[in-house]
Amino acid sequence: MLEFAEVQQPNRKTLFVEVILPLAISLNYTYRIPFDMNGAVAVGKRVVVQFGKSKLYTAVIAAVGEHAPEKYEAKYIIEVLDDAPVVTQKQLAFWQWVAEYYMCNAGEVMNAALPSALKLASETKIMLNREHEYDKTQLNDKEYLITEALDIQPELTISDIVKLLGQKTVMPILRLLFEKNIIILSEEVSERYKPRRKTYITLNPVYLNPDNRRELFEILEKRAPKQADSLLAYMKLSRQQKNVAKNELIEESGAGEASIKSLIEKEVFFAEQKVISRLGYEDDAEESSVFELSPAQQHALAEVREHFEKKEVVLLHGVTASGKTQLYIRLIEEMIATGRQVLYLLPEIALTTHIIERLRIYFGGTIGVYHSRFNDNERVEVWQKVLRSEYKVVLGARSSVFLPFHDLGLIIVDEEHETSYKQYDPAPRYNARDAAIYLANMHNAKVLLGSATPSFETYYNARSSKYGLVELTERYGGVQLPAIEVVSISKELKQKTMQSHFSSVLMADMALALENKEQVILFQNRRGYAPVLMCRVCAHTPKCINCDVSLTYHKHTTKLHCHYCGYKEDTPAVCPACGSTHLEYKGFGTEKVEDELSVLMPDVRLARMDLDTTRSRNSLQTILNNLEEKKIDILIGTQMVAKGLDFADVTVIGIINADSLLKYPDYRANERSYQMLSQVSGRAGRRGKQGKVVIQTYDPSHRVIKQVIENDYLDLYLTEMEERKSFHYPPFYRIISIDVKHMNPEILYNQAEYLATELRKHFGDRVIGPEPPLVNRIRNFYIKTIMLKFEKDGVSINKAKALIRDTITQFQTTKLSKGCIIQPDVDPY
DNA sequence: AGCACGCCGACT
DNA sequence: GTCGGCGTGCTC
Repeated sequence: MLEFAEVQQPNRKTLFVEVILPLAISLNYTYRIPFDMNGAVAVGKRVVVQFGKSKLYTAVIAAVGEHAPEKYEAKYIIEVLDDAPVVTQKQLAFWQWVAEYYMCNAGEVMNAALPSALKLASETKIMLNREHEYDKTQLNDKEYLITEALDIQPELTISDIVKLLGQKTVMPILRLLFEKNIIILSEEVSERYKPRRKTYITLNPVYLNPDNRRELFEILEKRAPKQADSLLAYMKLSRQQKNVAKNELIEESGAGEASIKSLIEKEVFFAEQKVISRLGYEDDAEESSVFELSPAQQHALAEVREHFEKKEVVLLHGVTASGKTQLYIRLIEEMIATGRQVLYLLPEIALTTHIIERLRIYFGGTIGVYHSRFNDNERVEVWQKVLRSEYKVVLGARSSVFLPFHDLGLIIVDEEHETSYKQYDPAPRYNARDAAIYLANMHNAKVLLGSATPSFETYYNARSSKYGLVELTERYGGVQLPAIEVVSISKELKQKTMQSHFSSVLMADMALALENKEQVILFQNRRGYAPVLMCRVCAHTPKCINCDVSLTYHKHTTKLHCHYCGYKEDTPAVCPACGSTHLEYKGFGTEKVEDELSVLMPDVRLARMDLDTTRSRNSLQTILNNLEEKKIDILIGTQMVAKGLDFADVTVIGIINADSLLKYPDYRANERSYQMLSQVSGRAGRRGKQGKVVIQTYDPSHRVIKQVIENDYLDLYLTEMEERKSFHYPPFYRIISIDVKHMNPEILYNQAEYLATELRKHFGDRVIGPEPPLVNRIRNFYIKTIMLKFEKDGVSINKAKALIRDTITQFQTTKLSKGCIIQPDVDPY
């Protein structure tokens, strides 16, 4: 395959392109170029191609060449969508790396990378053939139903028909109708991204002359007073602002659209359509960075710079509220001064207006924001601005590693330990932090990882000098670390001082905070009301019909919910197994905490922040605004409250039950618990006042809790590393886990065992399992997990992956493996 | 991911 | 017998 540059001249050569389709298929496909499009093709442009019998897809050109494929006749491409490539060569190379490293297909990476408005698949549209008369009495019931529906609604999709007929196989019926010329089937892809346009009004320069204008005004005032009003309104607006939009003018004049139209016809006004951005904030930076770095920050900044001389990656290990963001701002300023781009990664949940506003103050219109709460059109606009280098800085969540940067100089990964950097479903199962390090390498850029509680992988790399390490141990502005008090739940239960789930200590601290007009955050790592409903007579618990989990009772819907597949059912009044009415709620979630607290403290303004209350587009922001404006006294939340919340008046943090964290059956449980507890604690008393953290637990002497109290990350790290080493876990070993799924548990058992045996032929006792995961059935698929552990420096991980891939491919050719889904997960979380 | 083709159970 | 579900293979 040749590069585009070598075949650029329009000519009569027959060209072929290799394209990436946005599908989970392993190959790229080759299409032929019609002669008249020879000049238009280039690597990185999107094309429309037919794939399969009828579907049209947007594909991306990965290579251009002259050799016809030998084994088949290539189809022609249908259309070239772009004037200039929307995907850069560097990005294509990056996609390739992600696909190989995370053992998935290029198409899956493409799906994660491109905003969906840039990758359209066609949908089959069913319409009546108006040219053709037909006899309704000749149709059978189903055909009649379809034509009737099309009389009411001129266009239907396949899934509409499926619903209409209540059956899955509809194509034979549709094909018959098509053959009888009664319906038309059409496949269309239309560009979904539409730039937003706005009409602006300018004054004919003739009337910039005051005499001419006065003359015009006098005429208008007599003959068309409304038009005179419009002219006056224009004069007023144009003094206040650079551009006058038509709709603003209509509003200002109160004269209606007609008068403006007349003035345009008289050539007093000129109308001009301009493409405007949906993103807002075109202003320049309001002020340069006026803040002063503390001596500790200055020292850390100097150290970061020094490490960057020799190291590609630096870890900034800074305690919560040590002012890491200010360091980032300085580094970003320096980098964009050299003309290079900066990517600033944050976990989705931390991308609040708070941090966005703060950075906009310094970087104005040169900073772009990219996250999942943006709609498609907005995402395309960010994509294009990055492509055209209009954005120098991008602040974004995990998927922003896929933006079309030209020249990255620096990537900042804040809260680098966050598990949300890892995507799990759908593939690619990539970790944005690790992918960012590779991306930086491609651009010759530096990476700064920031965290108060670094992941052990990162800390290990830093301590072994692979990464630079900078420690920032002082809280900015001399804010003290919070006082942590551990409360034994069992002791308070014995003393009968617990009020439902709240210890006397927590109740007292909350009361004190509220008295001082301060705020409280309560952390409970479980949503819903009660995770288990159990019959007291026969111990029956309602389970999900699709998954192997008990259903959680949600009070606001009064239904039982499955947190894995979304299934809901009515809460039974009597036990479905034995008919007893003695049903008991076991365990508790955020809803119940809220409920109980509203009884104990009836006058306090409560709010809840969990997946259920933040699902819609603006709800998270609303909760945060209310907290900021002190419309909330106590916020109850899941993990979410641990991340990136920064409010001055929150002085008390309550961890309702630390045991659910500590008892989690995973080798990382201690690391996770420490991170979670210390991140949540960090939310207390950030400005001016020492905060208080109350940790409620049945196990107050737990080692991790001690380490959290003493703020001794290093001690945690060193003790845990001993275990990691002896039990062959990261960072000493790399893990690749393989999920095997099947609807039938017996087949799954046999096939997973067989695959493991095949893998053992290559990797011996590096293969562990298959073992059932914590939840061994999700959405009706039974699951087994095979784990492979590779010593860090022993084997070539690339060779191992190639072997695994071959083994899986081999496995999938066997008859018995049919119906098995195989999902590799590289560096799983 | 679709869609076609072919096998097989259930219902006229 | 036939209709429709479901498994399986292929798509440049």
